[in-house]
Amino acid sequence: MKDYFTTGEFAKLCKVKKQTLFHYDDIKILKPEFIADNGYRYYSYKQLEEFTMISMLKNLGMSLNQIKDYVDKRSPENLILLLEKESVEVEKKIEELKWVKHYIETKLKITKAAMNVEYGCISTEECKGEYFVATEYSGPENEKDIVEAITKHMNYCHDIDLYSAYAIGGMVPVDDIKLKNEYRYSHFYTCLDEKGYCHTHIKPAGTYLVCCDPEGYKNVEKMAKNMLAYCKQRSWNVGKYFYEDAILDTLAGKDANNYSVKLSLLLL
Amino acid sequence: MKDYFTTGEFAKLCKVKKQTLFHYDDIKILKPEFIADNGYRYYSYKQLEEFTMISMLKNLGMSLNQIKDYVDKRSPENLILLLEKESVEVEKKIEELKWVKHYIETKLKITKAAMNVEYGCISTEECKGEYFVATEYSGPENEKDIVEAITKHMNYCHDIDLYSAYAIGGMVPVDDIKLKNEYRYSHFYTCLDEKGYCHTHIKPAGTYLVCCDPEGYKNVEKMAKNMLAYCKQRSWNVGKYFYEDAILDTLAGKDANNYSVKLSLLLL
DNA sequence: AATAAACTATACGGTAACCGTATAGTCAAG
DNA sequence: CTTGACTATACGGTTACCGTATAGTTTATT
Repeated sequence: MKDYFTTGEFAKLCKVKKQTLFHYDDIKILKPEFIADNGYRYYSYKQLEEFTMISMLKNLGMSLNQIKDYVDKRSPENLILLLEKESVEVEKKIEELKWVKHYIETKLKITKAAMNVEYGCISTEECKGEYFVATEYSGPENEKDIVEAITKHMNYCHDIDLYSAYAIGGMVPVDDIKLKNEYRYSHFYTCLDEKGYCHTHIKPAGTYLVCCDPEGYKNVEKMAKNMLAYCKQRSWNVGKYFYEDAILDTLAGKDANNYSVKLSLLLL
Repeated sequence: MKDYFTTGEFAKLCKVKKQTLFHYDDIKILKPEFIADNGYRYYSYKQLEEFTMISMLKNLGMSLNQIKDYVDKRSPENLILLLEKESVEVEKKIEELKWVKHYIETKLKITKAAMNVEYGCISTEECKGEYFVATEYSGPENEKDIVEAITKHMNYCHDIDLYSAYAIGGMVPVDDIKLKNEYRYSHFYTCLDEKGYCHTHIKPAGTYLVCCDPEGYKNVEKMAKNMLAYCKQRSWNVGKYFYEDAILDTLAGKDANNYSVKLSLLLL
């Protein structure tokens, strides 16, 4: 008996609760070497190695069912097959997490920047060029259709494996405001971090007239008109589009109406 | 009503099952904008943004409870705190997965090598030096004490954040076999992949006499004696220790007695 | 207008991998 | 021979849903 461990001892060796061992016994994935007449379980060092194995496979993300399948027919050949499969999985997960990390960093940068803006104040800003994946939009200006268009844009981005920490932005043609007094979206876009093979639009580098508002989309139209008036006063020529970006989204604020929006307009 | 989505429509937009939305409604993490008299739920585009947020936080590994906590008191300041915390978590996970990847690769290498060995045949091998974290052992030779010593060694390795794909090996002093006819372990060790600050023993580079056996630890003692006889015949001088390694462990074979063991002995 | 197809709702049971607790029996020490 | 520390089983709970059953509602077709 001295060579054996009781459930409690064995659990300590394995650094798990007794419950876990009961469970593994139940599902027949790891049975004690023998059970005494009083019902006490006794484990040997061999069980420790087996437990370690199960634990490792679990860490690789396998379910106990999958592990049981493997355990029941393990062999050097099957181990190699298993490891080669898991290797691919792990690589995928690493790539995914790298993206998540990038996402967090970008989001942090954007949010920190947003906390320092002065709202309602028109100013100029030097901007680097940016690469967009843009989807054209020509439908009506009601919310449901716009949401569906944005969703289509998101799905497209998803399909080409593009994930961005930037909220989806909208391009609004200056001429539509000037000539038809219409604030309408001609494109929805996702900002790339670097030039990518998939970009379909370039936001040119240059000096931009910018203005931010903390009250969501309620004021954008007025804001755009103010900005155009501001340029007219000074006889400044401007680019073709307003670029409308959410700088604080639902991640940062309770009320969707409290989106902070930034309009940018290229000065020529 | 045209601006709203039913549960089914909304679920499609979100790419989840309706159940998920029911569930989120139940736990009050995402409620539809309004519920009609017939009990039908209606969601707006704002809910889509909220869903996206929840989905992202979930991807970052947060539980719905934690998400609810954050959602209920989100603000730009809290977002920054949250992201900074999550950033650390993600970094940890990436490091962990990198280790898993390394583990898999090493294990694959070892297993593939083990499949090509000729068992029972004494041969020589050129070996590079290896760095070991070794724990001394001087206790009795019964299984339970040895397992406890190995466990102690494993825990030590765990404490210094050392994980190795190599199974734990044992060092067996040659003199104990020669003089006292005792096959006993003086150290248990874990092989490092490269020189590490934590190594406590160096397995020297050089020519090794090696022999493998597919029947676990039953034959090691006889094997060691054979190897010593082999050297005596040829008047070869040998190092201080046998190095005993498992080259196929429970991961590869059903029966713990089917461990493949390799003994290595430095030739001077 | 009646019927069928396609949707909606609630409710209840199940999943994985355990954890916690209750209750009852067992064992080793003082 | 009792006390405290252990063992066992059993049952309920957890998380984030999924599946299915049943019943009611809406939309489309006949």
